Amino acid sequence: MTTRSSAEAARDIPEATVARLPVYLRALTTLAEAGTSTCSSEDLASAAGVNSAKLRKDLSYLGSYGTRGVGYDVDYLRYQIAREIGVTQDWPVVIVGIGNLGHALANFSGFRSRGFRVVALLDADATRTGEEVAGVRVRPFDDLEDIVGEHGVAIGVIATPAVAAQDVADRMVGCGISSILNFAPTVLSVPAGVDVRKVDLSIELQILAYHEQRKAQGETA
Amino acid sequence: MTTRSSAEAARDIPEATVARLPVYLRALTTLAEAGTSTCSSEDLASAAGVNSAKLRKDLSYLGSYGTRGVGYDVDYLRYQIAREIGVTQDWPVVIVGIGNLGHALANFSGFRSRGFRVVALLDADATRTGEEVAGVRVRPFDDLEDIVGEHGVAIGVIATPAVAAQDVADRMVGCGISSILNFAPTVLSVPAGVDVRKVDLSIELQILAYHEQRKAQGETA
DNA sequence: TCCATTTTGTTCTCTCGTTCACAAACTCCT
DNA sequence: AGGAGTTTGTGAACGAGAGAACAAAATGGA
Repeated sequence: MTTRSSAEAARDIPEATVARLPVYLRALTTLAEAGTSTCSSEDLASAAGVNSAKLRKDLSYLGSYGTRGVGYDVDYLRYQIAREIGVTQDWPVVIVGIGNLGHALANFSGFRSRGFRVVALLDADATRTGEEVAGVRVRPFDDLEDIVGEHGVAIGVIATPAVAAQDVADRMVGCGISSILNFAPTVLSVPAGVDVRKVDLSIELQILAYHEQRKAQGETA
Repeated sequence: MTTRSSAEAARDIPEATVARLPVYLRALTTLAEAGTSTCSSEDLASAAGVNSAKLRKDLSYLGSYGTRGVGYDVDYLRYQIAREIGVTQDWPVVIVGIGNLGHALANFSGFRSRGFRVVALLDADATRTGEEVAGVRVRPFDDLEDIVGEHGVAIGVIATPAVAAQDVADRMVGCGISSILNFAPTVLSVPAGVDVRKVDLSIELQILAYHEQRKAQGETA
């Protein structure tokens, strides 16, 4: 069950590598826009901010898309990574919670350009529904099930206050969403098989504060 | 140079542990607000969404703050973690780039409540300066050096478009900022000694898409 | 054609992080 | 006072990730 030998082998790519593939993809796009058609692992690695050995090892999990002595074809590699990640297809996304953050997310241009399409903005606050943000009308949260069913949404974004987040997640899971991006500062509990990724501003700041404090201590010690 | 035996020993806490301490801190705050005065590692671990053995090992890097057979005193542990992270002190922060995201960040309540204080909002766009966001006036980006010098700012937040981010980072580093939280979708290059943490919406979505695609493949295979 | 040069793909080693399992230490009940 | 029952703190085994180093494969010039 773990080994497949077909040409379309579903190799299991390490999680750390998966997290870097989008970075490589962006670096390749930048290179392509600058008119570069070929690059070495060294070039791409420095554009992505990683070690070149690590880059080559990461790419080797996808297959053997480079040419020894030459390097990588930018467009070809870009397509291969995009395909591996899944951004060659179209991913409908719902965003729940249209506060300041929800607005910022709805207006974020990186969505459309990378295979993600915001099919609905939802908010429990009835006074917000009807409002239009980034060309999409805000609808009541209770429309969630209809929208998910209609568009086949698999990815949900939670941008609500912390107290509402678990309820939203439960509803999302209940109607078939299996990947959640959570901006609310709460630990979500979801059944196995549902992926949750968390983006938490204050945690990031606190990590910086820790290191900052240590730097300061070193100076005065 | 690496070993210190004083009571105030600066143990080197693993990076993975540092990243979890803020999660524990938040879980403890929630417990305290619920009126809980004591908790076991099992309780806290489930509130934080981690394994209890990992939690105990993480806490053991800080010291021995629990009581065997009893558990941890919520308030005491909370203080110890806050002190270790450095959020018992006040951290002045500047935010550069007052677009949708900058607005959301400026309004984010988690700043103040956790020891971070937004001392300035800066934007290169002159038409935005003078505007007031979350009680702080938007000022021109060129005021950066003055503000950093005046308030002793060590942490900067970049919420500009990608093209501007590297320039902003250079200016920040130039005037003494040594920790940067970067929301722009770009790899920043900074000198050694400067910490950069990156928050990138579209990378997170792409990671989810990858796993989502694999789930779908498994079903149809 | 053959050799020097370049650059990839991969093996090996080392470090870091996670989890298990258990001794040490504390409480409570008899 | 002593033993049963909890719960922490940590040593040790295990697994994953990072980086060095090198063989394999391509190019280009003589």
